[in-house]
Amino acid sequence: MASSTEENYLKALYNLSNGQGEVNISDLANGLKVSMPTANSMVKSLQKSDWVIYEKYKPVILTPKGQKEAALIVRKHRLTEMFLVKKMGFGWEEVHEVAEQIEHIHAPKFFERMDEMLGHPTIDPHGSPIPDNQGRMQEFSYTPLSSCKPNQTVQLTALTNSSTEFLEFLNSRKLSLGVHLKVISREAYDQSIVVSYPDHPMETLSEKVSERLLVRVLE
Amino acid sequence: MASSTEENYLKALYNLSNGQGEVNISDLANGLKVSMPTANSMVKSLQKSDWVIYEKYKPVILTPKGQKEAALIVRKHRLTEMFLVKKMGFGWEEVHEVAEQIEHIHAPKFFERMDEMLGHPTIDPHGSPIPDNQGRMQEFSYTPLSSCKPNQTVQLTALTNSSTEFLEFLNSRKLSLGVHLKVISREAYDQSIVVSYPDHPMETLSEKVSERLLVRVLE
DNA sequence: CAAATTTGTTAGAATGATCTAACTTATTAC
DNA sequence: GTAATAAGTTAGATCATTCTAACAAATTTG
Ligand SMILES: [Mn+2]
Ligand SMILES: [Mn+2]
Ligand SMILES: [Mn+2]
Ligand SMILES: [Mn+2]
Repeated sequence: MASSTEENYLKALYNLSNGQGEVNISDLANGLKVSMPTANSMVKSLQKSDWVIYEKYKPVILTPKGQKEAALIVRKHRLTEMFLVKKMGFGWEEVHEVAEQIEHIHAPKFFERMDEMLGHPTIDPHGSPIPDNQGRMQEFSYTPLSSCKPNQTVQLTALTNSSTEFLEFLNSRKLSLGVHLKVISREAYDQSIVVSYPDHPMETLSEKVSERLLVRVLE
Repeated sequence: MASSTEENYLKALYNLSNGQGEVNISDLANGLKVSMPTANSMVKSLQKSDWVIYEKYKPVILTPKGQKEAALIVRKHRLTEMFLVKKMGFGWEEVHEVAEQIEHIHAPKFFERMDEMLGHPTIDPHGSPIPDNQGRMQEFSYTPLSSCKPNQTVQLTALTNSSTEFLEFLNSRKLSLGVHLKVISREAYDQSIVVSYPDHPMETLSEKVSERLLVRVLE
């Protein structure tokens, strides 16, 4: 069984795996805020349990076994976040740190009950998909608000960044998932975008913000 | 801040501290299922953080600081057990192992919300008192059923043992906290006791069982 | 009380997770 | 296509937690 530390490495590898499914040691070290030798030695030990494929000087690749293990931890993380928001009155900006700990609890029934009480949710409070209990995660293809055009109406559906600071910024503008936004205009100079939504007839969002907002185009 | 391992030692010391508040190394080692040298070396390191007072060949004593730290972990453990039973549909025999893990989560709001949602409970699902958020625990003085006399009517209020096996035994006899029991008779030979309660007009309980059942005498 | 038993300690080792310093391989820039 | 830079590895150390083997102190027993 994976230790909490190993679980955090598997999750980081899972989240950092892009199209190729490959992760550089330096990205892994960076993501987990450990030194490269630490990441290097842990990768070697993950290989002994067949969670990754690894050759000197090559990027790390999760095996199917490693992917499933990681997806099930992500599942526990996201179910926990949803539970904290929907059942325990947490704000979406308060849940990540707690979920980072609770994801390591070994108690299948605990997470099964969360799942049932939540009605088998498919997304977490930040719009990220929740893998199913077999570790399969559906991929959504949302559009960043930054690439939307004036006059489009869109619905805010997910975020590419869920840092506390960003979530608190969104709170301050009353932006939450599900909100319908109308794109009013874009400023060519700095790529800022002006949107309108209930109670906010004219809100200017910087490119930094709008590229982190994922939307579904309604019309 | 105490590691999970240190927290488990503090909790064990707290639970093993009897009237004198002293704990032998061998009892500690036994309780935690570690070797005596392991317990010995951990006690030395707990001393460095002022959680215990310790001198060679003397029993260990928790300092007030150590007592408070331990009581707050016990609080998290028992609040968790209550939450699992009252809010998540767990049986009282299923909660201890999960609580043993969740008690180490560092997230004050998580436990504050449990406490609020439960209406600030004072006992856990097994009748043990929940320390308050300052680490103060009230002592109840209940009577073991084994020392009750025929014709007494009592209410089952707590247990001195909460092992899964014992709890499953109680489930099989439909014995739960709050049940009113009438003592019918006692067998002098083996100290077994016959009680009657709703739907169970005649139930014989061994001494081993009756000394683990704590009751409040009603009349 | 002396012997036997129980309890507690020390020494030495192992494992997991981490670091810094020094070195090597791979990639990028001119 | 070298030279400079970035990325990756090795070596060696530390800290936490645990163990077994060997020894020492305290307690119990005849
Ligand atoms: Mn999260
Ligand atoms: Mn984590
Ligand atoms: Mn318990
Ligand atoms: Mn525990």
